[in-house]
Amino acid sequence: MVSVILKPMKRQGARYDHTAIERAWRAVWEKERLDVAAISGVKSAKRSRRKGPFYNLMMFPYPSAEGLHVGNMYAFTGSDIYGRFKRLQGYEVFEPIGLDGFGIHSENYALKIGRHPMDHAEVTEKRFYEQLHTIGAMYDWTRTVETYDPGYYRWTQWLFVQMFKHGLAYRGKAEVNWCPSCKTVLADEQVIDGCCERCGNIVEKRLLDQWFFRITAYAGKLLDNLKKLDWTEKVKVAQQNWIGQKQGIEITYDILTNDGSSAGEVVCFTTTPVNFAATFLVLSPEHPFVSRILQVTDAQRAADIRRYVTKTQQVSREERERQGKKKTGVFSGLYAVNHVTRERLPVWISDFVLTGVGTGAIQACPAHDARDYDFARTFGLPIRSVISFDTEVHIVVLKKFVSSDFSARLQKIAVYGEDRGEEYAVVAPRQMSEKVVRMVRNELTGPHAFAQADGTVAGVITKDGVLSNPDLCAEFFRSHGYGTDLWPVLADRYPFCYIGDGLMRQSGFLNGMPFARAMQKTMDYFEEKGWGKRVTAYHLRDWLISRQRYWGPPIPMIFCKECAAVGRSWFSTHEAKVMNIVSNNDMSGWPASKRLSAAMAGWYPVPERDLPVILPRIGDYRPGDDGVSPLAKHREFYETACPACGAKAVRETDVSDTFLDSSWYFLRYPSVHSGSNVAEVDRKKGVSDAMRGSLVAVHPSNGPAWAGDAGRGTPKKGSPLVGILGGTPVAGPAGTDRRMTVLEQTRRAASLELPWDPAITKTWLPVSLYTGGAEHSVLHLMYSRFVTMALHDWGLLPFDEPFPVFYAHGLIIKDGAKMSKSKGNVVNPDDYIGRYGADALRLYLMFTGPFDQGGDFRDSAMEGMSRWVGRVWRMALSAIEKHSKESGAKVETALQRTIQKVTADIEHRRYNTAIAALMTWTNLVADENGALGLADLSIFLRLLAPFAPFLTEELWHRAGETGPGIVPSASVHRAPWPDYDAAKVVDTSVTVVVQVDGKLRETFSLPSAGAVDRETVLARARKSDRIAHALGEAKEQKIIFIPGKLLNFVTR
RNA sequence: GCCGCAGUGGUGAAAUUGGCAGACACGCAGGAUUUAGGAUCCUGUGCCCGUAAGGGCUUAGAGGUUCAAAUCCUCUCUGCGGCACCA
Repeated sequence: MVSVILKPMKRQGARYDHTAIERAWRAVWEKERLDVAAISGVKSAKRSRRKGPFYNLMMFPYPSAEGLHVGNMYAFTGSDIYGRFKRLQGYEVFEPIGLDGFGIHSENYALKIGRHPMDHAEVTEKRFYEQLHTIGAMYDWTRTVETYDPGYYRWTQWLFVQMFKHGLAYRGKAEVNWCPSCKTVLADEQVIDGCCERCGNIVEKRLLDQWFFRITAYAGKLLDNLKKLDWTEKVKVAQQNWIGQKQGIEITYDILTNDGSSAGEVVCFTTTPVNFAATFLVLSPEHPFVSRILQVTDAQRAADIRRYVTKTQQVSREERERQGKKKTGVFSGLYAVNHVTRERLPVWISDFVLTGVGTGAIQACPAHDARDYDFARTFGLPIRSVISFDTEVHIVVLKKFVSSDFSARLQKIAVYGEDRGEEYAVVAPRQMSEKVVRMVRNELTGPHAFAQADGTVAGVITKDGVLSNPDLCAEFFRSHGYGTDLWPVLADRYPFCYIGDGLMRQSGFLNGMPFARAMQKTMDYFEEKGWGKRVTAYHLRDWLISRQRYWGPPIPMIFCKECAAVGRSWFSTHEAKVMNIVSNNDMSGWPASKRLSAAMAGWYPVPERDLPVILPRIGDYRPGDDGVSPLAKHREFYETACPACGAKAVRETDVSDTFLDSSWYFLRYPSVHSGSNVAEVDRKKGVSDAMRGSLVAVHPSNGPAWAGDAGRGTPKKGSPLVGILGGTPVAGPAGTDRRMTVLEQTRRAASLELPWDPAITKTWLPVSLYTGGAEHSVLHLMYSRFVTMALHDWGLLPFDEPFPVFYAHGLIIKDGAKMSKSKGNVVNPDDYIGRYGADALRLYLMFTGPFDQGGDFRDSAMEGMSRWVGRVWRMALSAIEKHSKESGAKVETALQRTIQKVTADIEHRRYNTAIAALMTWTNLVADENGALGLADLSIFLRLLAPFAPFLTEELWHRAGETGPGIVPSASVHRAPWPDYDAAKVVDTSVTVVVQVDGKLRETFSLPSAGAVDRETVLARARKSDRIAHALGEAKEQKIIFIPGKLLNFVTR
């Protein structure tokens, strides 16, 4: 790769001048294109010594306020070390970097400091890239990706269009936080205690039309595929929980008015159809059927319902939880009929039933569900138990003896009731584990009894333990005014109990059947009768894509009123094809073909050849006080022509979610130079800048919003529009011709099919190793997987998982807390790189602990690492000076072992112990008075190179200068990774441990051959005074011998 | 509440098919060297008893399995992360 002999630094004397050395090598590496991956040439390289492509990807950063902090550097360095290691092993490694600079995070900061997001992006890009150049990572700087670059987000928009065309993007209602005073939508984090953070008014929930991606269509595959992924386990578990698969049944109920006439149907979802115990139905306040109820119920009740629904809307979900989950609700006046008992079930409305969960409607079985039980108790609804226990013993807890807090904890596992003025709880036998007994005992303020199913007392729990003496127990009951026939009374009169391994009763054909089997049987029965249908439900919700914000890719959709009026949409002409795709991919829960078309009436994607829809530079980019997207105030942006009928139409003015930008970026990196992207190829000539210029020169808004905008290149009021808006370029002022050319180029490129080169993608993807923070366990990693699966199903990608191997790194904290500006504990790596050098900082960060664990940043330890770097420097210089070929035997053998350990440790990202091994070896060299030959120095430098790229490169060249053949390559970073000699790492002598009764009494060193021989070791041990002393008079009963390791005299 | 992960010296940590607990560092103490140093080098450093030799104790706590447990099992406590009125 590096064809010329690199020029080494001038002699510096003994001190390691990290600043000068780092600067010099950065320049040389860039000139020699050391870190530029052979993206296209890798196939031919494959046949030579290189082992093939390795795509080493680190989650790209979103540029924040402070620039890179040391936590970022920790993560990037850990990833880079592995990349460098793989390259030394002979892989062609591609390690790209970019910026996730679009989105709310960057926008908020820009807003805070009063800078236009476009200008802010420019500032942070410069700052981040400067910093990222200094940390010693092997980034391929010829292939960066910035999500706010039109050359990139054109393809983000393209992706949206494909989603739409494949029926995976749709418009639907979503609940958002709405401040009626500010008339704006608020993000969740802008809602403080249910009130608007700006004006203090109570925030309402509103249903607004939003764009969604139908990620739920992939819920099953997202779950199933987890099995085949090599990911940090806890991230997999997090995804599993988030997807939340559960098997259940949807049961359809006929709803009747009081006089028995039909009012419609409601579908309830349940995983546990205890239908003989169902005594009422509950709908969420947002359930569509509520509006039907309002029509058929009497005026007074309708008013009550309206009031209740309005009230629940004013309370945020967080607020609701804070109110202690007290049950509220309102009766609808309507009834359903229980299929199996034929009883009337009153239909209630309550906010404890959530809209997004199941079908937003439940059949309540208060005897067997704590929430239903609460609700039934609150409103005096009937409770019927249909489960009895198949074992004997129960605990009876008199509530007057426990705290109310504890009583609440018991709720899930106990039967509650009231008898003769005493409240009590009965714990089901299944639940009466040791844990419960201990729990009860700890909380106890008085004695508690066991009862048996036949009513006899089994035992009493007291503070001191469990009394099982029946007489004492009977006495306990008598003293509290109860007979010994307590339990059967309780079971019938207060039947709430936990669902365990009970047997069914009062359940017709299910009687006597174990609970779990009864549920399956019920589902069979309901399906047979046509009352219900088994379904697999998921916790996962569809991905809300739209944002009423400015700093993101405009959603590339056009709405035509004329077409909407006649029910025409893009699907009118493409429906058959779409539905074909849908059915081929077995996406359940799809709207019927007619409905898809109707739901999207009037909607058209922007034609691909017209992408990108440029985000115009506007002055009034702040999120509106009037509740609409900033772009919605720009007629010149949204006015366009309908792609189908040519009538006047409007663009979507929402932008897409940041997570869409980052959901596909890994596909772009290897292909940024591919022929499908003119803009990127010309980037170095400044074309990309010109493109950004085109962002600037867009028609100004009317009015004074522009006056205060200090942004670069803000056009004067009234200047003509430049950009591709409405698909028609508009002439710009003088000097904009060139920009037009670029945009034309971009547009032509956009007519190409894909954002990536298929051949390159086939070679380089999926990503070989993805490294990133566990905080992205769910969102980013889930979205990327979804997008990849969709692209795969459309036949555009040959794989369906983007990151077969994902490694979650730990976090660097400072003084025990996460770094954040508000805490004032952000550590800037620049200061430390300036003072100690990038290598010392890299080493320190990696030495602080295991890479998946993170660590606490401490200055003093940093000093220590700096000292070791100095020792290595002097050790190497001294070896180069002496110029001996061979090391001492001890040093050489130890180095062989070090190769073995460092190789294994890096492979498992145990960087801390790899560094410790290198230190141990340098300590040995020092102990041996620097008996280090150049051949071994060359090996050592290669082992250290992934961690300390600058130091090792400098020493590599100084060693190379001393004579031909000293170092095997021009750059240490293109040298072959050293192999160890298996014969040399075998121990010639081992330490054998001698124990007496498992206690260490003596150790001695023996030749390996002797140490594995029982008699030899035993003979040696017999000679030991210490062993004799330890054994004393005792006679050994047994001798344990582990060859090569241990001898244990057992005297017991 | 549910799920997951963790708990080892003054500090970061090492040691996991069960086999010398504390590697490697930081810090601290003492010493050497240097005009000086944010320099370098040497020695010591888990706790307790002891001048020492030596002995005892020790991996959050309790119990268990084993010749042998930081490691395996049971329970408890503490901390961190995710989910949470999920039907």
